[in-house]
Amino acid sequence: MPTKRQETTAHVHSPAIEDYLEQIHNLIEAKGYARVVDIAKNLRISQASVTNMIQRLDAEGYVIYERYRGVIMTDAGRKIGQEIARRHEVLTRLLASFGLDPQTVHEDVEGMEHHISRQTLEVLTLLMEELEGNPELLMKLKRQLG
Amino acid sequence: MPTKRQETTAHVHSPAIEDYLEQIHNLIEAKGYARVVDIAKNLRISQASVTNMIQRLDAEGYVIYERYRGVIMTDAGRKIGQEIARRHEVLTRLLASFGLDPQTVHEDVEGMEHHISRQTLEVLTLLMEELEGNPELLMKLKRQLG
DNA sequence: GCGGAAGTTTAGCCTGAGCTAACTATTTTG
DNA sequence: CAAAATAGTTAGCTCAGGCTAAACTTCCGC
Ligand SMILES: [Mn+2]
Ligand SMILES: [Mn+2]
Ligand SMILES: [Mn+2]
Ligand SMILES: [Mn+2]
Repeated sequence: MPTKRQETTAHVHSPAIEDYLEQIHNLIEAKGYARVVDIAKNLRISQASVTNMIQRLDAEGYVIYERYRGVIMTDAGRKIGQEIARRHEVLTRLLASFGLDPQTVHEDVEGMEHHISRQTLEVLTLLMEELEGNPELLMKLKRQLG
Repeated sequence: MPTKRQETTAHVHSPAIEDYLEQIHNLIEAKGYARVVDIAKNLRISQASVTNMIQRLDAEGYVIYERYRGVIMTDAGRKIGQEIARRHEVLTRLLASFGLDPQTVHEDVEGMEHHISRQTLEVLTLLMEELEGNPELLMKLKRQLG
């Protein structure tokens, strides 16, 4: 029989760690590198706190870090960063399609993205796709939102 | 002109505080009283931690507490407890309708319930109601989940 | 190539929220 | 009604993840 697929042991990380890895991933995507000052700005925390966490992320194997130089991601780190970015995107598209205030969407998404299992992500992705492909349904619901 | 409706200053509490108030609320609903030992069991934390937090909740005006006796909720506390219980219920019904594993639903809901604005709650309530009233749509989506 | 600006790191501190161990109070039961 | 069982509290710890101030490194314009 085929070997039973190892159910990726959903090692769970703190919201803080996930936010850092998501942010580092986004910065590297967007500009090719991630600097302490930019991570700090985006997460709205002090540069000192960022340095501190980056050292932890290095020690735990999520990034490779050289003092005063940049940060790059290991495969493990990139995997998490991508995953959170994906959740962020799905949640944002779903909520934004209802016309909610972007600031509110962002706040909710920043929190919710850390508490979504793979199954729930699939459900939300499905809902998002349905609404994007079915404008009548979306309109009907938005009308009820009044 | 009518005085502008005060936009309930969404004072935000920690997930921990919200979990305690939700739990105390649920216990009082269900059995008429809330005891340290039951709160601890339901939240899976030590009794000592519960005692400690209850004292804080009293100091901050969410519950009234008498040593070795019970806890009752103030209006402020009950309001929060009810609110979280409501979010918990909506999220649970929405996710459960897709047939997700109850354990997974519970884990996701326990986290997500602390990060949902009033607007997002309205959207999710709407989605839940639509799916509950439109079994064909639900079936179609569930088939795609397969 | 030097000096100041910008960026980074270190040290030391704080708070929230958990824990265990030991003690105290209350309730139950023989 | 005494003592055992159960419930609740206190003291003292720990750890994550923030912060500021000060020191250090790098970069850039002159
Ligand atoms: Mn986030
Ligand atoms: Mn995010
Ligand atoms: Mn919760
Ligand atoms: Mn809950």
